[in-house]
Parts: sequence; C-alpha cells; structure tokens
Amino acid sequence: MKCISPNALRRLPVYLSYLKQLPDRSGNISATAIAGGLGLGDVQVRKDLAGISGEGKPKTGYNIQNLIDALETVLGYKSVTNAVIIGAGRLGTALMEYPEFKEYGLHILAAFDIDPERCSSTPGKPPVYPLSQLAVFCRDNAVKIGIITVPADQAQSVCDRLVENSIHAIWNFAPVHLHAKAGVTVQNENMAASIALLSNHLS
Amino acid sequence: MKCISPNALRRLPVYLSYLKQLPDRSGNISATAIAGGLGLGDVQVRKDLAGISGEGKPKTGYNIQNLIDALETVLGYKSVTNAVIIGAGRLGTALMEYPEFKEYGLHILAAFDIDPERCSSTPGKPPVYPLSQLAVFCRDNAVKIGIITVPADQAQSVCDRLVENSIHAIWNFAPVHLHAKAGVTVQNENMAASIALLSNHLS
DNA sequence: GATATATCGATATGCTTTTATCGATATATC
DNA sequence: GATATATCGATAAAAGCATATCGATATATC
Repeated sequence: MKCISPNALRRLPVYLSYLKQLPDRSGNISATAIAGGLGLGDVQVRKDLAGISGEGKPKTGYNIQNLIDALETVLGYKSVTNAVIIGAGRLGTALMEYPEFKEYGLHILAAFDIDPERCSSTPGKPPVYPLSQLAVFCRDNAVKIGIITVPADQAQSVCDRLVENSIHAIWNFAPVHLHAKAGVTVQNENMAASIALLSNHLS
Repeated sequence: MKCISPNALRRLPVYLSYLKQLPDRSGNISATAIAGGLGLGDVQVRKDLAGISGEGKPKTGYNIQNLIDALETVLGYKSVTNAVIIGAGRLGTALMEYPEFKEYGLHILAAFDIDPERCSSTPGKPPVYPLSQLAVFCRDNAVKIGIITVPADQAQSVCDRLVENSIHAIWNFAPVHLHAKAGVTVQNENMAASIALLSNHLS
C-alpha cells in the first residue's frame, strides 16, 4: 500500500462525507467539483485521490460509488476495529452512544471505570466494567484502540496501562498531552488547541 | 506581534498544561526538559518559545512563572471571549458545562435551539433560547465565537447564519466539513479524521 | 472524422515546518 | 579567575506540503 501523508489522511473523511451527501450518487464527479464544494484546491483533491483510487478519467472524473468504496476501504470503515473506553463519566458515556462510530468501523465493546457505582450492564448499550478487569478483557477481545475519558490527572497512568495490554492506538480526550513509547500512536483530542487557533484569528 | 505558525500555536497549550502540572512552579526550566517531558524535540520547543517569550537564558532556561504568563497572554486566556452554542442536544449541553472553557478564557453566554422544549433558564447555567433570537443576542452581547453542535444536515445553514451575524470564528462539532467566506475561520472538530489516523497506524 | 474542452496524472516550483549545527553566554566547579 | 558544561538563539539544511504548469486523453460538438 502506498503511504498517505497525515495531512491527506485527515482530508479523506471529508471527501467521503461530501460524496455521501450528494443527492445523486450514480455517475461521476471531478476533482474540481469536489474541491469547489469543499472550498479546497482542485490539485490537492486530485493528488489525494490519486493516492487511493487511480481510476480517474480525463473529462469525466471519478465514478462516485467506486470512490466512496475506495475511501471507505482505505479509512478502514469496511472492517471493524474493537475499542474500549476508559472513564464512564459524562464524556465517556456520550461517546459510548455516539452513533457515527459505527459508520467509521469503530466498535465500542465496553467501558471501564474505577468507580463501582458506574459499572452497569444495560441491554443495548456497552457494559461498564470495573477497571480491574481491563487487562483480561483486552486480551480476550482483540481490543485495538483505547479511548481515554478519565480526568486529566489519571490519564497518563491509564495510557500506560493500555500500552501494557498491547494496545497501540490511543485516543485521548483528557485535557493533557499523553505520550507513549515508539510504535504507539496517541491521538490527543485537544480542545485548547482549537480554541487557540480560533482566538488567535480573532486578534 | 510576531506571527506564530498554526502548528506551533497548537503546541502552545500543550506546553502550558505541562508547566501547570509541575509540582514546583518557582524557578526555571529548560526547553530540553520540557521537550523530554512531552516527547518532543528540544529545538522545536525552543523555537516555539522564542516566538512568544524571548527571555530564555543559557544554562538556566526560562522562568516558569513568566513563561506561563506569556503563554496565557498569547493564547488569550487572560482575556475573555464571548461564545454561544447552537444546538442544545447532548453534546451541546455537555460543552455548556465543560469546566475547562473558563480556564481558556472562553465564556459561553447562551445556547440556542430550534426545539422550544429545549429552551430553558436554569440559574447557574447558560440559558437556552429559541434560535430566532440568535441575531439580536449576537448583536447585543459582542459574541465572537459560535459553537455548532446541531445535526450534520443543519450545520452549514447554522454556520451561514452565524457569519451573517458578524461572527468570524466558528467551531464545528457536527460531522460535516463546513466552510465560509474568506475572513471567517472555521475549526472543524473532526472525529472521523482522528479515527482515520489511528486506524491507519494499526494497518 | 476533425476540433474543442474538461479533466487527469505527472513534474516542477515554492512555501512551510522540522531537524541539525554552531557560536555565544550564564552558571558551576576547581 | 580559568575551565567546563548546559543551554540559548540564530542560521542552515532537510523534509514535508501545497500550488502551479503542462502534456495526455476521454468525451462532446461541429
């Protein structure tokens, strides 16, 4: 597989959601049209798509359905990735029920919390287990992604614990910057950074 | 004011939270130490800090408290920016009560929703008004940032409406890519992109 | 069938960001 | 006071991204 640059990878889901929003998905679409619809440069779109599709035709563009398929495959939406949530507070439970995750191939198997009061097992929702069961659960269920929604001061230790249990992809919503050994990807969902960009623009 | 690159700007809040976590904030710290603590390169940290502080001394580093002050000033945490939330659903209400925003100088004045059932006015919480009152409220309250937490299909029209009301900084949590005319910054909080980066790393 | 046009893919240019290198300097040690 | 060391700031090199340009090609029009 060709290597896709991180920046391009971030744009692919944007293309995908744009294509899925189209009223008519039969027929073709050009990179120029996608770029116009999203407010991006046409060359950039073409280059990003060239990396994953390779079936663009001059004058006509790309077959929309094939492009959607290719994007979903590259983005892993067609396969299922198992994940767990650590921290069943307000944000954790909100994410547990976030309907879009299914579309993205992300399957939340369970959540974990130190507080026994939060542990529960409602039908139709992912169960919440005590944190002590994390290690066994990860080993038995091929968990690939750990989602951290604990308070800031506990986040790094939870992160370490996930890494110990062979989880190499971590998605952190706690307002701290986590890091882990090489080979482990940590995606820090940084609200403060977003605010910084916005307020910098205002001044 | 010197211009800070967007990437550097995203790192500044990370430095700030690292410094605030230190057990002892008196005394000095070197760029090398910060870099080590965060898993970044020392040159990068030094360069980022040079852009905002300019008071690093060889051998000793930076005065921690001064650095915190400088970071908070640059990031706008010392001044207050007024914001409104459009969409008082689950995510919207979660953000309304997100305690970190205060720290970041972001003041959520109110939320708006089309559903009258969601409109309310509880003491101690930001009020939720009908969407029809948005224009007047924005004009009267110096609102600078609009936070969008409506469903995907309504997000772009809400965005356009905010722009019409002279709001030039928009923070979008709906799972679509919004865009606006030049001069308006749109920060798309893209969950799908984060998942893409994680699952790409796994494969 | 010839011509025109939209669009692709590739190559090249320019810009931004990161990383490396090096002299200068503040403190510590002898 | 001389020497050693950690660290800064600046400059330079490298890498990564975005944008521009151009020939090639599929379709449409005459």
